[in-house]
Amino acid sequence: MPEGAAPPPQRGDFESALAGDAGLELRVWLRLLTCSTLIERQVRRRLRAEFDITLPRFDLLAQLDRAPEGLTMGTLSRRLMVTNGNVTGLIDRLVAEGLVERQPAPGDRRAQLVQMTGKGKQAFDRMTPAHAAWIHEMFAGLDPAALESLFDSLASLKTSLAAAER
Amino acid sequence: MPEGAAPPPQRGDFESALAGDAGLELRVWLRLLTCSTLIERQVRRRLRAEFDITLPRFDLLAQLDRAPEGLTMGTLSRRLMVTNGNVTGLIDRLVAEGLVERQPAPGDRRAQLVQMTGKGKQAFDRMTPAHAAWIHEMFAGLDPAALESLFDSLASLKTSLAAAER
DNA sequence: TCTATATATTTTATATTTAAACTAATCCGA
DNA sequence: TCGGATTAGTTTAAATATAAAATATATAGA
Repeated sequence: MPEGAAPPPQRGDFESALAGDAGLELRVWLRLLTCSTLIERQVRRRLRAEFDITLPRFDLLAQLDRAPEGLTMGTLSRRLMVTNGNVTGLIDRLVAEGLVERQPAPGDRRAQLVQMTGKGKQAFDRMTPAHAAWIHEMFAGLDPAALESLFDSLASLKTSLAAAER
Repeated sequence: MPEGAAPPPQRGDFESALAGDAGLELRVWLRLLTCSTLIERQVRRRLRAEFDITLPRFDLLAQLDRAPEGLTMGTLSRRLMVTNGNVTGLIDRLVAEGLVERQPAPGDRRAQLVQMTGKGKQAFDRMTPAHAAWIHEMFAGLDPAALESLFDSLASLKTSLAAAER
């Protein structure tokens, strides 16, 4: 190996291969995606290791936890920002596990109301403090001002994205 | 319906069901996830509509575009932050489409070098200006200062996340 | 009322994704 | 040089996800 030096350790990341002159917007997007993926990956891993549950199921329970009166399939689909068909499958599995139940929605025979069961609520309540602690740990490097600033920047971005959807 | 008023239009979003007293860190995370999902969804939709390609395939081509000498499966896996098995399947399909090719990596008989084919490069070069324009459009509501600020905040977050990985 | 259109959900087919087990090749220390 | 540990990649099974078509119900207007 005439070059001599060992190859540098490989960073793993969407930005890694991006040349310096790329548009700032693109770089922001890739950095955002990197952060999002890193957090998801941690949370997914720990949910599995400590509670033997998947991230999509946890996310679904989290939505139901905030709506004791139940949510329709369509509302779940919008809140989770996934397709209807995706929610159908997810709910099927959660029903099979006994964590969730379906009922006919009053006043609309097309719709279903989904609620957590007692077992589901109990399971979720065990997870949520751990989940909050993980997030806290991952954000530990940001002081309150930086956190606020990020919160506000993301609000602007969210607005911009909503506008771009037409 | 004694209550009278029609239900408000339903926002679709991870934050929607979150009570006001939740930790700021959690709120930042959910907002970040919302932004990330919204951008991904747009890009996915438009890649399919205009170029008949999926987002994961585009992402993979984007990595290869920056490495004309080729990348190994493992490097691709790290850059895209997905599992090895995921990359295997993705590359299998891209090879079948003729957009990418595998070669033995010099000096290591375990490894494969993956490169774009001429056809792949040609296809990618048609997509990339459109892709950049979509991102530009989605970020149009942020002025340069806000963009810089977001870029810096995300750098801090990325650092914090890396530290939390141990 | 009839009918066209819209809404809520499921179904289908296919693609993506993870986690874990497995194979093969490399590396490294005694 | 041997043998264990590591690394590169594939395979497998199951879950997740999309997009598009299909079904059932609701709503609105002529």
